[in-house]
Amino acid sequence: MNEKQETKYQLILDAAFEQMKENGFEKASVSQIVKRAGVAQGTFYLYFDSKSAIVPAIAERILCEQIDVVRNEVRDGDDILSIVRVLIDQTFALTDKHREVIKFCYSGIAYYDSFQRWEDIYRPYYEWVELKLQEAMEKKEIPSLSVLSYQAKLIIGIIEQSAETYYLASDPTKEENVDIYKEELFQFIKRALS
Amino acid sequence: MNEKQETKYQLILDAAFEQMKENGFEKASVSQIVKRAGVAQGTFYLYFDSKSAIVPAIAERILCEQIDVVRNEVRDGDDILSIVRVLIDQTFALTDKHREVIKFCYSGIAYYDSFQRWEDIYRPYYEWVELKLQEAMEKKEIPSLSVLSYQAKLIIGIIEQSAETYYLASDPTKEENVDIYKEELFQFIKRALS
Amino acid sequence: MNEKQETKYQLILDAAFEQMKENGFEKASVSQIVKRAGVAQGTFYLYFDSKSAIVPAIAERILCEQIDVVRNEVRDGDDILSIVRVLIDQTFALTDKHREVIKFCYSGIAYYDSFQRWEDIYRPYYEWVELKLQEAMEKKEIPSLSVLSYQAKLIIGIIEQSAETYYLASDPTKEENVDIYKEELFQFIKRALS
Amino acid sequence: MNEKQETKYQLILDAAFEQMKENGFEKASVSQIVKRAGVAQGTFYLYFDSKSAIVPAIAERILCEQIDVVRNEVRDGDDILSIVRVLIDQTFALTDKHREVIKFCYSGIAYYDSFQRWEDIYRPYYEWVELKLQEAMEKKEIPSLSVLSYQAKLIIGIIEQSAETYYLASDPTKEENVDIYKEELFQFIKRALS
DNA sequence: TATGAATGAGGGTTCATTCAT
DNA sequence: TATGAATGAACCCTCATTCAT
Repeated sequence: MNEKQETKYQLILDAAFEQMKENGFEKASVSQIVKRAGVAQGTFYLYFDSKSAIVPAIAERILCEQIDVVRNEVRDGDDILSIVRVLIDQTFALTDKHREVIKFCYSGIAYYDSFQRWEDIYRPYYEWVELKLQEAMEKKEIPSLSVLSYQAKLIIGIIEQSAETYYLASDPTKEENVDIYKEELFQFIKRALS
Repeated sequence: MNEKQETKYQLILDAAFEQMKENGFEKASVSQIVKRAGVAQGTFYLYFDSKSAIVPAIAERILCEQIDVVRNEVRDGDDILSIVRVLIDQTFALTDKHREVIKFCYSGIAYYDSFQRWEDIYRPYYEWVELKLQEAMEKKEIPSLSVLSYQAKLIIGIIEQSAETYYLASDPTKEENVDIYKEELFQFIKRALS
Repeated sequence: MNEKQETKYQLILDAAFEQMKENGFEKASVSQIVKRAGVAQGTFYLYFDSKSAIVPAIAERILCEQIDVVRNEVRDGDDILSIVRVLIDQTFALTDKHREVIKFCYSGIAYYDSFQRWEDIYRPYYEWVELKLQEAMEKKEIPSLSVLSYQAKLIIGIIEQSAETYYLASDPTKEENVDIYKEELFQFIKRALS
Repeated sequence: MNEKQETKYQLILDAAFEQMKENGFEKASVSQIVKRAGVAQGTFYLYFDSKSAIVPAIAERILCEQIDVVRNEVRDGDDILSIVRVLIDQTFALTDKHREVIKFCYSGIAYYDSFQRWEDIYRPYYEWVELKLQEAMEKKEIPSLSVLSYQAKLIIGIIEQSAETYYLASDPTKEENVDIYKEELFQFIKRALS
């Protein structure tokens, strides 16, 4: 039962994701989405209150992929700076991959009444990074920091911001610089953690 | 008669420009545009084949403003590096000013089947820069370069690209760096012209 | 089992009744009704063939309330004219109380193909009044009447009709006249029973 | 040009009027209305802001019919009491004729934000009655009344209210009483004008 | 019996585009 | 050239009804 629910929700979300990736938010019609998903028009509204309600769901989907991918790259016992490198690499990679969708996700934030939804989406990510900071502190890799939850948010924030700044402009010819850019970012965070 | 044409065309273009600046491309309706322009619905289609045909016209309009402004800042006899500085400053200023519109102009390129239209729009700009390079060469400010038209395109290209990379990301907190960024760009071009 | 059926049926009917009282027939959606009733969407269709099938059920419900209330007010041995007074008072009271619902119940008659359903609903009411007439005849309160069942229908009919005429017009300012109106009605029936 | 506009507006209004007369407001769909009117879906919205915007238009239409019919029945030089008789007769006749539509017109008043629209619709009617009162006063048929515009509104108001009270209940069997009812109403106004 | 996810026709409305004037 | 009424497809969304469980 639960699995079938998952399936329909995922079908719609996947279809919406692809459709919006190709045509942007405005031009991706609900009827195209449901046709692509192979479900009825009304089914869409069983899972989403409105067309725009899909925006945070897509954001969540991207972030989940991000968390999965990061977790897969990190081994138990990795030092915090290696983890930061992974965070940077994967955030840049996913921002690059999902460029088009991220663009309207972020402008979509404005539409959304409450920060709460976004907080909910990010919470597991924040908590995982916070945990890693905690472990690093216990292993004396980094000094004792006052409020770890804030530190986690700051690190995630600066990495995402940098990736978006880099990729959301449409020109991909300067990608030679991305390594330098990422190195600068890494050094910044490294210093911030000393 | 010609003047009246100019007038109607300009009225519509101005209205479209403002409307799209405020609401984006999709949400700016033709009926809003014509109302703002003070012309009839059908008149729109005397000057534009379709709603999306306005996109290159807006690009042209911005570029014309760019050319005008650059020409006003440049005096006869200015050396080529001063001119490059003007190009950089004005390109950055206009990209900043027209951020919103430029965003969909560039995504609009994709819609358009042929590069030809964009080539046409840019041609006078390219030619003017090419002329300046020519003069600089004759005045021995720069060495003898093989294909001047390519050099002009490269210079314009790299400046626009940089400005867009800088401004089209939404975060305005890093604006302190713009001068450094521009200086790097200038040095790059300067070396390229030695 | 029977009791549980009763319960679900009543839950749905009550919910429908309230919902339609508040929003009218068209705007009361089945999904709102089942939510209010605390049952599943499909359960509705176990008890009602369609949304409009609820209309005669509501009529029945009102009429049942009517019969109950009348029976409670009437004592064994009451003379027929006292009973007529009770009928008038209670019919007017219930028509007043359920104004909104009665309005679309009566326009709903049009939807319904057969009078049969309405006949079925009214039968117990008719029979009870007929019984009372029978008793009155035996006690010589009224003369010997030919077809008692018709007399019963006529009496119930004229009372309901009068109450609806009085209340279904929205203007409540003339309510001072209700007693005169009811008295006229009573006299009419009284004469008809002599 | 003006005539064609009249035509389309009238076509839609007529179709809406008939459709709503037959099915009520909710069940009369815009698509049915435009089909009946023989115009395109979008054309509806050239003349009405929304489906509910048709409600005051229908009210206006009925009132216009009312004014026309009254003017045709009244001769120059008729005394004011004859005119009042005509007003009563015609108001009752039209309320009877348009029962169904009037029902939701009046509940539709609630939906409408401003009294202004209704004031505008009624103004010509008010003014015509006021004029007749003015003439009656000059001919000494009635005593000198203070604010004629108020008197006009009161007379129109009481007649409409009475007609609606009488007809909006669905039962037509008591129409024998209508003449008495109207006579009472006439006497009331007659006394009010002495 | 009871569920509730799924359906899809139909709702009101918008809007790019056309065409007779 | 200029108009703007007219078009109708497509938009997002609702809801009575069905059906596999």
